[in-house]
Amino acid sequence: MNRSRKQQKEETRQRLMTAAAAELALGRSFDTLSLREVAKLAGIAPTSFYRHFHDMEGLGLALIEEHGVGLLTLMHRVREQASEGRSVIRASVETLFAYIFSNQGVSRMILQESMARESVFRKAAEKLFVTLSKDLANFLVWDDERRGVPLNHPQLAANSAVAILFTTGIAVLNTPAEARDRSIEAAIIQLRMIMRGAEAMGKSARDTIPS
Amino acid sequence: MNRSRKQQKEETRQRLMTAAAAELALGRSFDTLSLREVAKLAGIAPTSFYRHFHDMEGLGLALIEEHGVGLLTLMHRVREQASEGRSVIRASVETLFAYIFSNQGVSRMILQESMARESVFRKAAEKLFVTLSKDLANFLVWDDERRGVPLNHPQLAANSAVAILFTTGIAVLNTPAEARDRSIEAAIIQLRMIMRGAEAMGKSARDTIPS
DNA sequence: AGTTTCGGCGTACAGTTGTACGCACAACTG
DNA sequence: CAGTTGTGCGTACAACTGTACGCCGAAACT
Repeated sequence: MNRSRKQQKEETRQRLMTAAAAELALGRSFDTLSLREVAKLAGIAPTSFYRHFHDMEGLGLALIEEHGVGLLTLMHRVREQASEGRSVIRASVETLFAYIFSNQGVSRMILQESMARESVFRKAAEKLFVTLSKDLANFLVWDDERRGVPLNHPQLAANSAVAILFTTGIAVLNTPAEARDRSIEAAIIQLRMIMRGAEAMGKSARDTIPS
Repeated sequence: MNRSRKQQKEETRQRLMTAAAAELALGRSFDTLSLREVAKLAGIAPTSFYRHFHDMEGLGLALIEEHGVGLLTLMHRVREQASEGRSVIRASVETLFAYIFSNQGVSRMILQESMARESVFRKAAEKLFVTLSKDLANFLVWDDERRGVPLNHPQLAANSAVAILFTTGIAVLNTPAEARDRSIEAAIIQLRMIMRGAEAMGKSARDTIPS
C-alpha cells in the first residue's frame, strides 16, 4: 500500500500548521512563534519538525499559500453565485468576513506581513493581494455590461476595494459581537461609495472637485 | 542647576527610542526586538534600561504616542496651508507619504499593531487612527461649503480615505524610487474617487446600482 | 559641608531558543 | 524473506533572553 506513511506524514504536517494557526489566532505574531513551541503543540519532538519543514519560514509560507488558494476560489464562487440575485457587494463582504473570522490567525498574519519589509512572507502576501485585486478589476469590467455604467480606473477602484475589505475585515475581529452587523453595513456603504465614485470620475471630475 | 541630570536622562531615553526605531526601519518586527539588544544599540547596559522604561512595552507605547502626536499636528498643518491654493488631497498625500518615508519603522509598527489582537499597542494604534479619521471627517464637513456639494456619510468616507492613505503609504516603502510618483498619483485618484462617490451616494444610489 | 538621590554598571541565574548527532523501529521495496 | 527508507525520539550545546541584586560615583539638595 502507498498509504500509511505518506498519509501519516501529511497528517502531522497539517497538525503543525493548525497548531501554528491556532497560536496565531490567540494573538501571537508569527515571528514570536518558536519552532519548539509549535512542535510541542503538534505533539512531536522539536527535532522532528525538520522532517516537515526546513524552517519556521517554510511553515509560514505554507500557511500563506494554503489560505491564498482558499481565498481566491472563495471569492470566485461568491461572484458566480451572487450574479443571480443578491448584491455582489453584500455577498462578497459577508462571505469574506466570515472567512476571515474563521481563519483569524492566518488572515491577520497575511495582512500584517503584506506590510512588512521585504521578505519571503511579504512577497507571498503581496502577490496574493495583487491577484485578488486584478481578479476583482476583471470582474468589475466584465460587470460594466450588467450595470450599464462603465467604471473609470477599474484597477484603482479594485485596489481600494480590496484594501477596505481587508482592513475592515480584520478590524471587525476586535469588535464586540453585537456591533458586527453595523460594521458590515458600513463596509458595504464604503464599497458602494467607491463604485459610485469610479462611475462618476471621468465625466466632470476636474470641474466639480476643483482644488 | 536643574539641568544636567534630567537632560541627560531624557537624552538616553531618546537614544533608546531611536535605536528601536532604527531597528524597526530595518525590517525587524517590534516583538522580536529584545531589551538587551536595544540597550546595547543605545550604548547602555541591559539593566540600565529599567531606569527609563518599565518594559519593552513601555518603549513601544512611547514610540506610538510620540509619532501619533507628530502625525496629527502634521495633518492639521497641511490642511491649513493647502486651503489656500493647492489641492488638499494632493498636499495630504504628498506630506503623509514623506512623513511615513522618514519614519518607516514606527509607521509600519503602528499600522501593523492596529491590526493585531487586543493589546496595549493595538489600543493605542487604533485610537490614533480613530482620531485621524474623525479629524478628517470634521474637515470634510466643514469643507462642504467651499466645495459646494455636500458629502454623504462623511465619516465613512474619511475611514476609507485613512485606510487607503496608510496602506498605500506603507506599500510605497517597498517600491523602487522611480515608480513612486506613479503610486502617489494613483493614491490621489483613489481618494478623489472616494470623494466623488460620497458626493453621489445619496442622490440615486439605489437606482443606478441595483443589485 | 554633609547627605540623599539616581543613572549606570557588572555579575549571576534560570529559562528558552535553534539545531547537530545518532539511535530506534515501523513502513515500504525488492 | 532480507534490505532500505524515512518518521520520530532523546541528548547535548552554545547562544540568547529577562531580570534580581548590589555597588559606584557624580549630581542635587539641605
